Amino acid sequence: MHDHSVHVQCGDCPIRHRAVCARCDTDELGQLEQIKYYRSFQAGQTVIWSGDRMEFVGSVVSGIASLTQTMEDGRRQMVGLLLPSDFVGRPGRSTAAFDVTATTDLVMCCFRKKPFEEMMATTPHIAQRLLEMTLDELDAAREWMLLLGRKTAREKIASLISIIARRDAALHLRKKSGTLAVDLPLTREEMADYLGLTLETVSRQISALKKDGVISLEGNRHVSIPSMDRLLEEAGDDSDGGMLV
Amino acid sequence: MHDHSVHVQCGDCPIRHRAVCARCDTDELGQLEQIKYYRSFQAGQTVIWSGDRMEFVGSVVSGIASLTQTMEDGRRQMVGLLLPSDFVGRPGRSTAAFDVTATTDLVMCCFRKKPFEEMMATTPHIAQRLLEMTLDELDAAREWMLLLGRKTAREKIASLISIIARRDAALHLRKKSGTLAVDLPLTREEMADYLGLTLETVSRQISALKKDGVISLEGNRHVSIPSMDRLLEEAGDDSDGGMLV
DNA sequence: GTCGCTCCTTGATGCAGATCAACAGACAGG
DNA sequence: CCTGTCTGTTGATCTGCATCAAGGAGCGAC
Repeated sequence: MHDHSVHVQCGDCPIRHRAVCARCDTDELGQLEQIKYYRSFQAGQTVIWSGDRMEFVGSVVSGIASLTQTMEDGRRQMVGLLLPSDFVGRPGRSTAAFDVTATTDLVMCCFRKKPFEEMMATTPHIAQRLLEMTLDELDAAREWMLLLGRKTAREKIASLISIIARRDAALHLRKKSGTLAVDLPLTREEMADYLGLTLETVSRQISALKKDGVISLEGNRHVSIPSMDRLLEEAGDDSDGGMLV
Repeated sequence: MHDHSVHVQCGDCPIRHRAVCARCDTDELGQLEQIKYYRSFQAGQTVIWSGDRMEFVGSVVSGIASLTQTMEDGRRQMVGLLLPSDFVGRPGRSTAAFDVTATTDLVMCCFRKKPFEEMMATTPHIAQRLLEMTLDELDAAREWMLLLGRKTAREKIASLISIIARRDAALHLRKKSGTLAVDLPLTREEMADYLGLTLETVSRQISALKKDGVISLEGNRHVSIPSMDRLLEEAGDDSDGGMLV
């Protein structure tokens, strides 16, 4: 029914691909078929889109990418974490440059700018979805700011694990009974960049949480969470989720 | 030509009111005139919009409002700073609640949700402007995250002053020759909440910058900046501005 | 096997900024 | 006038995390 160049990626997505997916939004995208294309990037590659190459919006189909800001002296802060279904790219602004560091193999589908602007006009509900997604990102950024500005190292680690667990659960759409487990898709250093810490502190705090029974580790990356409530408590999140503009 | 309820606010704005201003965007908004209304809030008032009261998008006409997130134990982090021309409100989401703490008298113009959604369909270029504005906010949030995660106290203060100076300059659209001056619209405590510091540290670092001749103070709030370049250097910002999704 | 590499952990020490505390100026109300 | 409140400054001390440093586990190349 659909002729995806990368069929696997969209094959089994229920909600997953939020941006503009030929599978999820056949009708709207039918007319855009000719300008859609896919690109893939290798793990560890740093992708710089700038100038005229910014003239599209892309959506992550598989893999993970992170956005980081770097200061002249090398201090780095991750400011965006892109999982499948997230989108990148900035319509209408070609001057900006940004880095996407793929930490695993990354596949994106892209839409070039000009037709995208037309799309805004012709299919307003897609425009509205894009706006909502952007507002979602803004929500996430604001929670992230609370984390960076006010949380302790231990709370930061607990928060990160719970964030990943939540997105993971949403992605797979199944809640495992009892304890749930997560594979951290980040190295300790990437976690540090995410959290505004050093990698040593990340390592220490993970060890501490393990020692206190909040989490347990198999290997370096695989985390089991006996009690999500306990973890959220450690994260300092108040239970009622919402806030935002 | 236009019948504003609060005419003063839009009277002298060239770009100022970015969201949807009857002065700036006569044509598009002509058809929305009937659903536009104004609200004002007093200084110090905390405004909570939730439930059905979220069913609009508002835009700050005058005054300043800040968005803060608070943890159970009272730790607070400012996550949004709303100056004139900024907009608030989240179309299509009525569950979220948020606080707007007005630090000066605040006037907003609002658009209710339903007509707003129609607007997305009928006037796509306004929809696109909203998307761009949201992306601008996301940009700002990401710079803010770098500040919170990686900058020193001194750099944070210098950054804040330069941010306010920049927005101020953009608002008034005139560059004063030589040294430029800014009135800080925030108390030391609000600055601390903005920067993820304590108010004592804010005070100390401002004193230090003053002692080192980076800024000079008249009163507590009025700051003169002899050299913007020097200030930016202190802020740790690399000169090429851009980055972002 | 050894080498080299990346990723991770743990220990020892130092410092930036938090915390606790005192005080001063501005201003309003009595 | 005094008194209370709010805002801001500055000092003394404490501490959470950074920094510096060493070493271990996993793994591919040879």
